[in-house]
Amino acid sequence: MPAKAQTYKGMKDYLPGDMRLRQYIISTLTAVATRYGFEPMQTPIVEYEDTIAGKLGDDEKLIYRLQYGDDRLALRYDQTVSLARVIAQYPNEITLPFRRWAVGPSYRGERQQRGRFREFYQFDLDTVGAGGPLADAEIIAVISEALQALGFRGFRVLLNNREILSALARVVGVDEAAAGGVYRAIDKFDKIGAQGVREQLLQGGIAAEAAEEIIRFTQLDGPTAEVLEAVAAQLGSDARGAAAVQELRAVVGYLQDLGIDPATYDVAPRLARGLSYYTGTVFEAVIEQPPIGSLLGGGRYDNLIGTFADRAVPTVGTAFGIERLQIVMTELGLGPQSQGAVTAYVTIFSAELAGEALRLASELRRAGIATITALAPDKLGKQLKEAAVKTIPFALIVGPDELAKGEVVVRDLRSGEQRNVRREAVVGAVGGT
RNA sequence: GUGGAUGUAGCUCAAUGGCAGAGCGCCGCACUGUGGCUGCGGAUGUUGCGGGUUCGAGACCCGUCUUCCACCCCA
Repeated sequence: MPAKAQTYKGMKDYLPGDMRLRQYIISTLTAVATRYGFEPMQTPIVEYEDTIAGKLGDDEKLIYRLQYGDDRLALRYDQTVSLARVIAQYPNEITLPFRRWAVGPSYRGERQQRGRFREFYQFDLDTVGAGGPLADAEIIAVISEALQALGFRGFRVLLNNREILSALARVVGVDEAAAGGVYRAIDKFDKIGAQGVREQLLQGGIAAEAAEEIIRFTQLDGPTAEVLEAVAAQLGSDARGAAAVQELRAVVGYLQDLGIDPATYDVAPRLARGLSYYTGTVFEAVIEQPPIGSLLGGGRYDNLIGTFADRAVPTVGTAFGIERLQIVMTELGLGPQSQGAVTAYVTIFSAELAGEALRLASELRRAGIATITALAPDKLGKQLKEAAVKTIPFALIVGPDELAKGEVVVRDLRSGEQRNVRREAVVGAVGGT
């Protein structure tokens, strides 16, 4: 008995039909990142268990562990830890600030949901060793441009700063131990609404008055300048909060200087982000339709990259979810045209004229035009249908009349228009040189 | 990982425990030199998979996988 043909739970095969879009996504992201001077990098999927474990708290159980002989290993949970290792391991090869991109799979043992798999690809983009708001703005600029390059129109990159939320907690009198619960509740605002957040806050032991203030704060929305103003007013008494607002203001200012379309980002005090290691600016790209959660997330994490080197290495970065982009782009009809790689379809009018068809196809191929022919002298209708189904732009017909006149019928299957073309001009008529 | 849904034709979905169906798509013909429009005709199938209950299971029970939702987390 052969083994059962089945992929492991939460993991997917990507057949040629899927790969066209995946490769398009990756090459588009790569092109934008490269234009901003980010350099490629790749690290192993397998790391020593000690490299990955001990940093995730409750999520330790999501790590895939494996053993080979006496070696205790793990599949990477994300690419950030690997980046931290590389920074510590090659101090002489890498000059800071270091802009790098990396694409590849990571592994988490979660139950599968839409856009959430046990093996998932991320396109990571990080700037290591730069602490200021310009590095933040640059990453956000790449995000905005990359999503536009992929064809997205209705997306928003939500911007916030971790310290703004910390300051909010202090200002409304929530003690530090409860602050984590507040962030988690706030983060769900878009999903469960004000009433849902209120319930969750009260359930978490937050005073009713404080809860109302938190909700009012997280509902702030509107023009960037106004939102920043309102946030500043609310946190005025908190020095660190005020500094964070200034930082966010600076990020937005740089985005303007970088020429990023203001319609693609929003200051959003409700954005919390789950990962506990963020220290400053945080962001997340969302899209109204179709529902998918977030397309990417990221932020500044100044304390994580230095853990291997035992020093602070300020870093800001993001991770695009390839599968999520793939799902959403498929549903929105974005991406490369479904048109196949073949340009011309040469019909075979009759068995006697097959030679003419093959000679014509041969000429086209020599001219660099991807060409297929019918494989039998079927009815013309059937042949044209095959070409149409394969979304081939041009169908060529050489019948007795054309042969006698030294012409070829060139039919544009997209428009339905056709014309007779001199045999020697056919290559030009189908777009060749 | 916890709780809950889900799976029937290529697709979207029907079918009191009693002959597996519809629409769309697909194929053929009308159309012997032209795909899309129209008409007529045709085939859709291991009802996710494996067990069990029953005279009889697409339906009920158990297991498993898939997809999805909530929790958790996040790409």
